[in-house]
Amino acid sequence: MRKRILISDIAKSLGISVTTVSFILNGKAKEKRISEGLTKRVLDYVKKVGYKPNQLAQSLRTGQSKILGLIVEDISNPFFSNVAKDIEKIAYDNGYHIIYCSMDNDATKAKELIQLFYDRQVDGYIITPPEGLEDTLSNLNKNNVPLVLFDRYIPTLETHYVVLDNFKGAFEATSHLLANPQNKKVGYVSLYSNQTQMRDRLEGYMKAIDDHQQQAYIKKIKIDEEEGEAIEQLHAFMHDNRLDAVLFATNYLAIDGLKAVKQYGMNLPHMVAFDDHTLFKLHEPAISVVTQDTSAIANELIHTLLNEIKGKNKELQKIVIPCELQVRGSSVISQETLEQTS
Amino acid sequence: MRKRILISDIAKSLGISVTTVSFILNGKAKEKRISEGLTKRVLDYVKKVGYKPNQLAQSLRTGQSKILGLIVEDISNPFFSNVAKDIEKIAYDNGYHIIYCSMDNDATKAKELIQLFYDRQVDGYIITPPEGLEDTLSNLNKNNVPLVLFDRYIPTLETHYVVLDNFKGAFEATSHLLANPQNKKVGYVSLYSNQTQMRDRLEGYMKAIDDHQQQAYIKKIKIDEEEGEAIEQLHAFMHDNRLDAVLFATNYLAIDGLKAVKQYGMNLPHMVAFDDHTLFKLHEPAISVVTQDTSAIANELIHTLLNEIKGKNKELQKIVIPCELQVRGSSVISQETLEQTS
DNA sequence: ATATCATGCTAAAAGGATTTATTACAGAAA
DNA sequence: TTTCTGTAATAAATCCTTTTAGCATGATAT
Repeated sequence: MRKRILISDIAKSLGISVTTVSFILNGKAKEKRISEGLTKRVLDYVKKVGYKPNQLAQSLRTGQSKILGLIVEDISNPFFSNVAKDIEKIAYDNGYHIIYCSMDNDATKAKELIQLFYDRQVDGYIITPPEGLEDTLSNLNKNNVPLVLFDRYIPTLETHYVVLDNFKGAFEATSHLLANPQNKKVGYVSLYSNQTQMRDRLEGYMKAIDDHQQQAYIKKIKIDEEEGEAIEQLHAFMHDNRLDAVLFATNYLAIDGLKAVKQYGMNLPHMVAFDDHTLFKLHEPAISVVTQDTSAIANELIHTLLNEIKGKNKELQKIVIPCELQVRGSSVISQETLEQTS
Repeated sequence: MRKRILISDIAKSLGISVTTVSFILNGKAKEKRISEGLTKRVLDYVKKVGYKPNQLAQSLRTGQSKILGLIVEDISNPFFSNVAKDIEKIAYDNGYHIIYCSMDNDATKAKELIQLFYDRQVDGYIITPPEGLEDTLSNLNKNNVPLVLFDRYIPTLETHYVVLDNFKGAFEATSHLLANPQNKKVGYVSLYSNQTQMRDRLEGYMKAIDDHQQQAYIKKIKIDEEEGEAIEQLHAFMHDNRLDAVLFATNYLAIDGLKAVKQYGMNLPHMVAFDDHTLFKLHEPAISVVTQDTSAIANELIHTLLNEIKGKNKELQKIVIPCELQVRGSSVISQETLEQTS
């Protein structure tokens, strides 16, 4: 790590002014009528000595930190960490860095983080909003802070967002389960949450149930429920209702469901889960899932945000990513087979 | 988000100088002999209006960005993302932020990231070094850039590091497998890598094998091997050698191993993996693991780094975290039982 | 001969904090 | 009265860029 070299060092070495160097480095040579010869001389020299501007000084002067704040529900959930990984990549390619945080669906924590990032002068936010964040986000919005929501949105708020086609995903998954004549009782496991993604998934489930004129069985778990308690409740729900099949609203709920099945030695009902997980492919039987194209989501998110920062978004971006139902063993193997092996 | 308020606004409102306010805010009131009355007045006012210094200006002036760079092998691996989560938390509590990146064990990418972070003026690094980074790290070291390695270290480099007791972990896991008289042929799956953690795990395995006067069966996989190819190789390794048991050097190698078993319909050998994974607990049978206390690792890492930044490390910190062997079904269920159910 | 214009470059301000060097003053000592 | 000391506060420099406003110069138009 050679000693940091300054723009003034360059100016001095070349016997010209700092202003000129700065103009050239910022691509304003033509606009500012700097001669081509000098421009080349400067660029060559800069390259030779490997000068990199001091980001902090640059940020202070321009008011752009070139840092984006990413606040997700839980970075250790593979769905979010995969999105984060892609976002990170694209951001870097555009000269931005990411600072991230998990807010564990806790509104207070989310507010703190938003404030923290604001104090750090992030240039924009990507957020999976928990409930109770309307006011804070509305505030950001009013102040024209670049903001894109994802996974869920706030209906009363006119913000950009990128979400999955949750209704369709849940509808198709439920229809798929109901298409098997074995499956009369198809339950749905979700969270006590009015977040849009949960609302839409529930509606998709209900629509499919109604279309088949079947009875709905719905179980909601508290968002911050302890694992043991959740497992017990899931067992009771599946067992007491003698469910044939279950749709799980998130991957971790499905994992809790699997734990319940294992712990209580139950027969595994037919099942589908939202959002894939390494576990699901290897589970015996493999678990069917409604998957989101994380890389498409990341792409839309970061590009919408960068466009907003550059003032290039003509209109509000309400982006809905299609989902895909991946059928695996858990929703097709016959109950009899399952009962034999378990 | 109220309009940002400056230190000069405060000075003006209170009819005093910016200098005085700054001294007070930086806890130098006594040292600079600012009267207690004024100090209190300023602090109260600052609190009332909710002033927060502009980080960028502060950083530019002090040369401290209050940002730490975290470069790990793969942030989507739960082992690393859990460590990251804890590090993040402690860093925040100490007024630091983290920017992170995955380097996928690619030395070139790692070098770029280190340079990128350097240009961003991070105050320190936490790195899981890939091979081929000696020179770059040595350079950081020479320039007194605060640096802590983890998961593995560079033997020729006098840096702080935090690693697992890999030798002991592998030794105990292998001994555990060999303790079962059924298990004659115990293999070891690792990576083509001379990183210290891999070297030490191999030595631990060898020691246990030698102690039991057994034959060693070692399979190394290319670091960037495609999944399909790795699975095929693992199948061949386990099948051709008719192994009774296998120790896997990482969680993702073990997952590839499980995929091989599933894909080729093999009998599951007894097995133990390094580093836990959600999958392992739910797998049937559950997979035994050598676990690392991620929170202890995170603690040691961040505190060593912060101490280094503050110049409080009297001596080189070479921290070895004890490991724990968690025995689950995969290494105790009898082969016969396994053969029946699979 | 003077005003106008385009060209090519630069001095200095600005961004918002920290820190060094200095001032102003009251009271004690000479 | 003058000098010194200690206290309480501040002016100005500094960190490193970007950006505004402006200065020379020579050519063209009037």
